[in-house]
Amino acid sequence: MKDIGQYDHREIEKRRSREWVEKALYSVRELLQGERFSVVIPPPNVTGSLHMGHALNATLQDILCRWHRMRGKQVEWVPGFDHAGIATQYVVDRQLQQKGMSRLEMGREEFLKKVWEWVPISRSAIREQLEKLGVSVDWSRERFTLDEGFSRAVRHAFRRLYEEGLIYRGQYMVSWCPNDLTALSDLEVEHEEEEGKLYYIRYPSEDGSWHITVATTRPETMLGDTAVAVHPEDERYRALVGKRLRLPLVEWKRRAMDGSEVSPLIPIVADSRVKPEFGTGAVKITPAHDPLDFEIGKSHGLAMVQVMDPFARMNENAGEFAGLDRYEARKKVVEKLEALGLLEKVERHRHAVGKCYRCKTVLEPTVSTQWFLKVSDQRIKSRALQVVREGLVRFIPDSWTKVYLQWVENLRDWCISRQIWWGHRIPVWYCEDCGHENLFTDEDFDRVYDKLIFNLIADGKIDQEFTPEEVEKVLHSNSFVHPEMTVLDFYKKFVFHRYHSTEVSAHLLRLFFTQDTNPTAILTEKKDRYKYDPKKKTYRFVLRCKRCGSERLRQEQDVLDTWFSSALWPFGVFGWPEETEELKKFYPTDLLVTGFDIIFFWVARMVFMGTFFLKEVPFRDVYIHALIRDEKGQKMSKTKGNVIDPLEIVEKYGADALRFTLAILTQQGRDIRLSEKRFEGYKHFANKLWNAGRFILMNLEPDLLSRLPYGAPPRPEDLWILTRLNRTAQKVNRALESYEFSEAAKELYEFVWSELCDWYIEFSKLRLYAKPQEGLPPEQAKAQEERLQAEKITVQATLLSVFERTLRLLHPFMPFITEELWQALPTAHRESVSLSPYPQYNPQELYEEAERQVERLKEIISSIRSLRSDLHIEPSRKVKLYYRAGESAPLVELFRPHLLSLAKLEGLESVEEEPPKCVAGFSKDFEFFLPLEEGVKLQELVSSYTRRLQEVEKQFKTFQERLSSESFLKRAPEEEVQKTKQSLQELEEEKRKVQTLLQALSKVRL
RNA sequence: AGGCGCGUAGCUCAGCUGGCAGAGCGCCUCCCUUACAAGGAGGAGGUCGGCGGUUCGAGUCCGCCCGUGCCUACCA
Repeated sequence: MKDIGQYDHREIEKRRSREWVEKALYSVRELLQGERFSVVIPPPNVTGSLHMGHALNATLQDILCRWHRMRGKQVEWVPGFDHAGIATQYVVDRQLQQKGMSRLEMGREEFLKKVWEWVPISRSAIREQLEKLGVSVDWSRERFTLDEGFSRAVRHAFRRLYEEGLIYRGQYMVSWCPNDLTALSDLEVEHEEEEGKLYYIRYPSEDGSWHITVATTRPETMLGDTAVAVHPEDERYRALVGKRLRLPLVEWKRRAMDGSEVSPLIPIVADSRVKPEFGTGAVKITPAHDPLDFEIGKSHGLAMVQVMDPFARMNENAGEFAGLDRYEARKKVVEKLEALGLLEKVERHRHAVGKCYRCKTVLEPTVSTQWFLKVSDQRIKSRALQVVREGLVRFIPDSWTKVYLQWVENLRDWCISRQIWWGHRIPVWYCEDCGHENLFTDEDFDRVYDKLIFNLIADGKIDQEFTPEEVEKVLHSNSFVHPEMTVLDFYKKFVFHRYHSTEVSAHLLRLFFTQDTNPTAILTEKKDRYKYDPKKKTYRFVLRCKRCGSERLRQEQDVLDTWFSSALWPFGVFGWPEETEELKKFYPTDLLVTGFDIIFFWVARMVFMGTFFLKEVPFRDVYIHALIRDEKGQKMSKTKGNVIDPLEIVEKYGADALRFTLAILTQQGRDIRLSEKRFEGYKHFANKLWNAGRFILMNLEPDLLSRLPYGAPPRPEDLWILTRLNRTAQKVNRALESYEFSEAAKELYEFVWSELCDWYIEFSKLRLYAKPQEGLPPEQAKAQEERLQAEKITVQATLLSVFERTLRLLHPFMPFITEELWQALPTAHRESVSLSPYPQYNPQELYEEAERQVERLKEIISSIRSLRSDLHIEPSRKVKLYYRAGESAPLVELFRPHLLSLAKLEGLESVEEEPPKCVAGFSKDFEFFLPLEEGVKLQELVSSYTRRLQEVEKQFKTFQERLSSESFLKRAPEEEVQKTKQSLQELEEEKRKVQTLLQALSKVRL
């Protein structure tokens, strides 16, 4: 007898999550032979905290990881975080602004220090949240996209791609954010339909005798026009091609990007990309501020005149408009044109405007020098298409396959450089003397100390000029990602696997540097690597231009797009580019769970990088989960204020309820509409489970396990519940195999509540609470006592066994409560339920006869209850029941105690004829009669039966019609015809009975 | 402009290969029966968005339309 009291999710979850982390239950310590299941978490951004989407993502992965683990696989689930370049910089920048500081005044180095101060705060908040959700990740392998190992992997990747000719640098059109002051990739541009205006402007000919009218949505860009283009076959303009126009307003010198002066006399060019049907068919060309104009400008060798600065203010090329914001400039330009009579008309015009995904600022298309990854190259693209077409990478639901393929087919090169400070700095050093682009990675150096120091410099951890003490300090300080180890330990574990014996101290370093200048260091590459400055007592790590040998190198200022590093995540976390054991064991990963919004940003790019670098797909299955919306179907966002904070839900309803809710709402291919009520509902489920456990524990004898051999044979209801459990296990496993989370959760809910609790536990009370008959002779009393004891053992054992397996089945969904209950059971023999096997379908444990019997019993009980309710007999009042049964007679006898108890009967008596003054009811062949009491109202019963009769008649009619149709009899399969005939018979029988009942009732009323 | 998805009970959604329309929540009635009122028992509620087609038979397959959501796009 043990009472676990009331369900308190807070206490349980707090205690258990701490325990799991402390015991490092889910850390893979040694790599085992045999099946493995490996997953990398989509690293959350270190910008804030987790939202419901993260909670869903983590829940689904955890369900699968726990499930696979319990199915005997070695599960490696790697957690980690993303440095999120622009987003993080934006967040920290805003914080500084609130304190009245400015990033630009502060400078790069100081600003980065601030970011490094802030990031761990956000990161530990996120980690804490993940722990609260109960995720079974391997914290010992936690990674960060900007940790020492990752940064090195990024440089390595950059180098390989660069050397393969897949990365190039050049002046191209990019989308520029005037607020974040950086270029963005095409994907980071959000298109939004807006109401705009189309301005028709007259451009006079060189001699002023005629003009061409062009249409534009952005009149201010005319200041940067260097041509007007028309379609070559456009009859209206054909004769004018080659002639020149005088660009209005521009009465000042304009300079192209190469410094040359550009005339305000601009040519009319012919280009088939112009759409004659749009506007006037003549389009002004601003090669420096429009993507299509840029293309056209390139084909026609037109000059590029930039008229705006990085803040999107007009620059000196805009003459009198210089200094104005682009929108003010637009107003002024239009005013002036109008005054000059050059504005023909203005029309309303809807068009799509590109905005920054982060700050929603309208982007400015600008030409600038950027780095690109040639993803359109066949070496990347064709393989990325192939692996998905061949099913090596599988999308679930499948509909995303097409989305992916379509996008990859239309790929354009990826702008990977960002003009921000937070991120992986591009490992390129320009020679100030010969202009050579030098790429350095630690592979340029073959000694460990050189590699280490190079990486520290490249990561910005130390300056290029440093003291050995600084190096020592950095390497011996706590690692950012794993504070339990030093940076040096981190290097040994995650970066330089081969050099695990390396020791570093200022003293050893000094020795090493001195040795370096020693004449015995014969190789020139090694010689003079460190230059000592006796004044400052610093060493300088010398990089030399690979072409001219100059030491005057300047590192590239730009950093890489965050997604460049995220794309390396599935192998970077396992130590790549080192060939580690982990990499061999866990790559390719088995599964990626993510939202559809980053299929292009991330999923596709991981496929690019994985297939390029490792010649293997990064993951086999990609499960694309739903987007979480609010109850009105709106996207959740902080600005709308409709977010539901997962932490609040965990606090109020528990992580188990949160997880179960998200799982049961996860239907493939459908977004989730969430309201707080949902969580409440499934907290009730947790409570129900808890109380079932409480009941079972309270009714287990302390020495049950040792008395198991003395149990009585099982009763049909025992076999029934075992069968139902078995079928549930089968369905849940099947559902999880096909990623049907909702289906699996529903099966479990249904089993626990509607079968175990509603029926089996009720049945079990008959034996648990059985009392011996009084007044028996001593021997008989003893024999009865023994029999009842044996029955008790059996029912307790069944309760225990069924409940124990139920907990295991439910564990992946509700890890905390199942762990807590499971540990309380006398059968708990492992560290955690999560390390016990997952119940599987067992064909031996299928008792179909018992299953049929109990299902029939339930029908009978329900029909009696229904009649009672119609007659308004209070649930607690016991009544006497007469019955007449055909085939069901033996069943009724077999389950007499069950009927008495669950239908609240004080007597159950078989009769031949309907007793007088009774109301009748039936369930198939089982007819029963309840004695009429004074004051019973029959009205509801009559209407209930009438409704039933109508239904039956309707159904009867359709079946009758179907069977009288010759074509049905001829064409429908024989089986179907038989089924219909049988149903018709049953309906006829039911109809007759209901009619009789109604007749009887009408007499009663008389 | 193209592409994808969704319209089933008051709400949120199941309904796989066509064969008697389901669940949860909400609602109504009765009950604090010793696991659980975070509960129990019973019940009401549906022209499956519309039209047409295929079929013996359509919520399910096909076409068109209406409504709605999203993604992609270099329409100045």
